Amino acid sequence: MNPTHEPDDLLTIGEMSHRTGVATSALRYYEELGLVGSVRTGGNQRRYPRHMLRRVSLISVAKRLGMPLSDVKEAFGDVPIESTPSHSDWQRASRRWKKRLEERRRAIERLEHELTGCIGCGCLSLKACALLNPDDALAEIGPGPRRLEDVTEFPEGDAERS
Amino acid sequence: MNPTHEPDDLLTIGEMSHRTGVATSALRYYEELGLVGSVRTGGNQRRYPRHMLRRVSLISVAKRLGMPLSDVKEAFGDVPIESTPSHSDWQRASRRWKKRLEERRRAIERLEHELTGCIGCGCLSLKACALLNPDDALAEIGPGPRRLEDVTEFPEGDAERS
DNA sequence: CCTTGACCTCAAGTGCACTTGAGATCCTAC
DNA sequence: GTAGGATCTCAAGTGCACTTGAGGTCAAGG
Repeated sequence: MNPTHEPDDLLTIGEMSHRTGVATSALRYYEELGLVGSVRTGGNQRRYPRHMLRRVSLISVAKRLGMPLSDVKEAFGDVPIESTPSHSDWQRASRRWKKRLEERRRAIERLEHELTGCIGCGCLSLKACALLNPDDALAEIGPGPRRLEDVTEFPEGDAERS
Repeated sequence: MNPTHEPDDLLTIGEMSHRTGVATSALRYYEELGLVGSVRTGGNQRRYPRHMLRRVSLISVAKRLGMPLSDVKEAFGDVPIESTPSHSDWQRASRRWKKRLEERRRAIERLEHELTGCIGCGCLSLKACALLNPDDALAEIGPGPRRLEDVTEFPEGDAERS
């Protein structure tokens, strides 16, 4: 639509860094881990295909949300790193990502709810509040507490019907 | 209501560890950072007041959500570490926590939405998709990209009306 | 051609969040 | 009163996710 700048489809590492806000050293590190890919010029410099921008953006968001890079890599799954991903490549990956995001969102919502509940009911100064003293409430169920945790984990059993 | 076990109100570090799922070494580390507090027995062993359970649980959830411990500490703000927090202590802290959680949740929702959009519109194989190639869409606005990021940050200006 | 800034590799260093180990003390139960 | 497990301190080590530095190459402008 606006072919004023024709950036011949490949980005230098510096351009990638500017556009994604990720340092060049980090981009090289991601490549070492197999999280992103690049082609090389005759003089051995990296050139990134345009679709890597999305990949890098996803990586940096995921990181901020607390996902370790190993999980990020796994979440990309079979999205190819060199060739431009196909529709179904992205579709599969998106499902995986959304699953992870949803889990995380629900963990947050749960915590938000618990905090609200405690404010709302005015019970905060009382010893009896189950939210303040989760162990008391859970003690009756048995010696397996963990209340606010357990819920934020990424389940390993992905069970993505292949 | 059920005074069968009367655990005289103070927990050992081992009990804390079991109930929260946080290792004893981590609990000592948190104490060193000033994130949790304890009293000592005559023999110099830690004893935790009951309300520390909540604090530790919050810490471990926050960590899983990607909050650095420095932010966690700041989020507790003026909730006292030694005395049992008052209603208004918790109320202030809860507001701060909820603010942070909400920001994070919105970042996730945004990302979820973008992923859905891309699946939904079937544009994934097209070069023109603004979500796939955010820089293209943003190029017209000026050279200040960053699209998916920028949104997950905890803003420093807390502006909690004291 | 030459300069200059972007880029390269590789090794080492950094900061966070812990864990591990050594050597000693505590405390509960027999 | 003593054995054994839980706890203590302090120092050093670990893993992740990078960053920094040294020493050198590449590529676009003058």
